[in-house]
Amino acid sequence: MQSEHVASRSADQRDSSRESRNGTPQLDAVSLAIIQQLQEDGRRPYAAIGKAVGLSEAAVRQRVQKLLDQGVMQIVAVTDPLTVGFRRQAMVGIHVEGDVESIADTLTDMSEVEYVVMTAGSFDILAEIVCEDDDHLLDVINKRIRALPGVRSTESFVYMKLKKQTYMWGTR
Amino acid sequence: MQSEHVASRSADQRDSSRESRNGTPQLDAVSLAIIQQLQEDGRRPYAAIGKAVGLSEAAVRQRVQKLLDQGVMQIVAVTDPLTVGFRRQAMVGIHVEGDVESIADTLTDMSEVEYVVMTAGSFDILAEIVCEDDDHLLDVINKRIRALPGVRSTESFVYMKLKKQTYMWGTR
DNA sequence: ATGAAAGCTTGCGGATTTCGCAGAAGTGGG
DNA sequence: CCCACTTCTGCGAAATCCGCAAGCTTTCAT
Repeated sequence: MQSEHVASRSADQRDSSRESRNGTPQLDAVSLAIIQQLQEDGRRPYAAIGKAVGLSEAAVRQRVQKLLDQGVMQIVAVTDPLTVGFRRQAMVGIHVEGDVESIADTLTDMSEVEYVVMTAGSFDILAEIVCEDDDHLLDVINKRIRALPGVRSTESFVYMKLKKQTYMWGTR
Repeated sequence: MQSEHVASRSADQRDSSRESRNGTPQLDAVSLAIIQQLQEDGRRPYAAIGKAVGLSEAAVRQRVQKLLDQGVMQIVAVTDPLTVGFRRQAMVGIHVEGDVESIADTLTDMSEVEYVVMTAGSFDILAEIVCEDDDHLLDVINKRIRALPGVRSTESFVYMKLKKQTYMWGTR
């Protein structure tokens, strides 16, 4: 065998999950490296990941499981919605009066809403909508979003062409 | 490359990948079901998928490989950027004069740009930026995007809180 | 009709991976 | 020091992955 990287590994980067103040787990360098590996290929074997990050297969397995359990990451198939039958997408900018977060929560519960973010720009909320056709999209925007109490106005940006969609955070 | 291919397509049910007019492969119900399985768990074994969609393990394996090769889907780990050290994100709306698509292509080549879409709204392009800190974000927006010839003006929406991020198209 | 091309199935081994568990090692508190 | 806790490692057993081959059916073109 080889002992190429027998680190004494003192406690500076050993902590794989400490709770930070806002509840999101703090990730050490090794977990980040694992995530990076899985961002390149979500099915990469644990042994290969272990070799890349300097850990045993079992250790990688435990870390990955924990990251999944904690909700830090998820390993999923992603596609261009257009190729799977969703022909209409739009980003909707929303002006809210009153409690922004409760509106955001309501949007989150809608299955057609793929993405919700509260922003500091001229919109209070940006929400991405994925629908099957124009009627569906129109229905969601006009009947369900604009009808919410607290929604002052909306502006829609219908998608014409998706140019890029990456999941390589940390890979650069 | 192709001559006049006046096909009288009769059976479009069984065909797992025919080229449609815009080059995107056409997916049948079985491939959609496979994608759906992998959207729930990107590491689900082929045999389990086969049982769920009514195909043999080998057939699922072939289909998945083809879907990956074709770029229809990718199996990756996705995270909340905030938990992996990217503290500043923003959506940038861009007004373009001239060739919109070439601007979009340029944005696509930037590593900080996570998402690029051409829209039919008041913005010509929406681009999502992922940065490590404020300086980085400012630099990308002001020095690199607004400096592009053809970019008339931009409007930024800095993310305050990500509320939802799903990859479950077809799962509903 | 005949043949080529795709796609699926079944079956098969061997290589690889996953999985659970026991033990070792490092950490922190009392 | 000792104990509780966590993490890592090593190791068998089970499951999965992977390539391949033969046979079948459907579709499409000659």
